[in-house]
Amino acid sequence: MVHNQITLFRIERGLSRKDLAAAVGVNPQTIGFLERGTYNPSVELALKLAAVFGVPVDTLFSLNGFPSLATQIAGNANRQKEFEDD
Amino acid sequence: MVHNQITLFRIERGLSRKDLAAAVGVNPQTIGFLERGTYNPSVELALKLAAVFGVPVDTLFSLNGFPSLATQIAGNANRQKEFEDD
DNA sequence: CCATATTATTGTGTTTACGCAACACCCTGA
DNA sequence: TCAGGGTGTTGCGTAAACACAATAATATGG
Repeated sequence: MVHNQITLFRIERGLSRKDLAAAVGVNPQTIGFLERGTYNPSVELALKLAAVFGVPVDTLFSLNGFPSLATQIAGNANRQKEFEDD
Repeated sequence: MVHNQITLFRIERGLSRKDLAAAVGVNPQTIGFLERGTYNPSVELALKLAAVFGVPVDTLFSLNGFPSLATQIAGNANRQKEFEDD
């Protein structure tokens, strides 16, 4: 089972599923299935989605699921803090 | 068309196709097809392969192909140099 | 209230990812 | 010289990724 964060990134950019579908060249329903976790896209589609959002594939897709947004944001803040503390 | 660097990483680790196939849970022929570029794997398989090699998916798969090894290695050396020059 | 956009769902169809089996070709090592 | 491992290829089967169309539900803005 593959987890993804497509909905989060899409909403943040203010894109509809139709918009995102057009941006990567698939049908809007395909984005719908994807966001609901109903399936496991091709790596080509994953690469295109990652390119649209300007992030690595691993930021969008994961085998083990993603921590909560709070954890992710706070985690990055901590890493940034550690970096500043250097 | 999706390009990949699976053969390079596999050879470097001294793995046969059978070994790699066993590590990610697919048939050896699937690895063969993949390396020959005959197809476009699922993002799940891509994530598993990336996990085996300990690299991001984007290091293994690309929409636009990869530069030559020399370019990649030299490029990283340059970036490292820039980093040291900071 | 009505019009429009977004989304969920369902159904049908094609293509392709992947499993499995078989065979042929090269190497290398006993 | 022969056996065995790695590889390329082909063919058949199944499941799933996607396309496309239609409908309904919700929400939002006029």
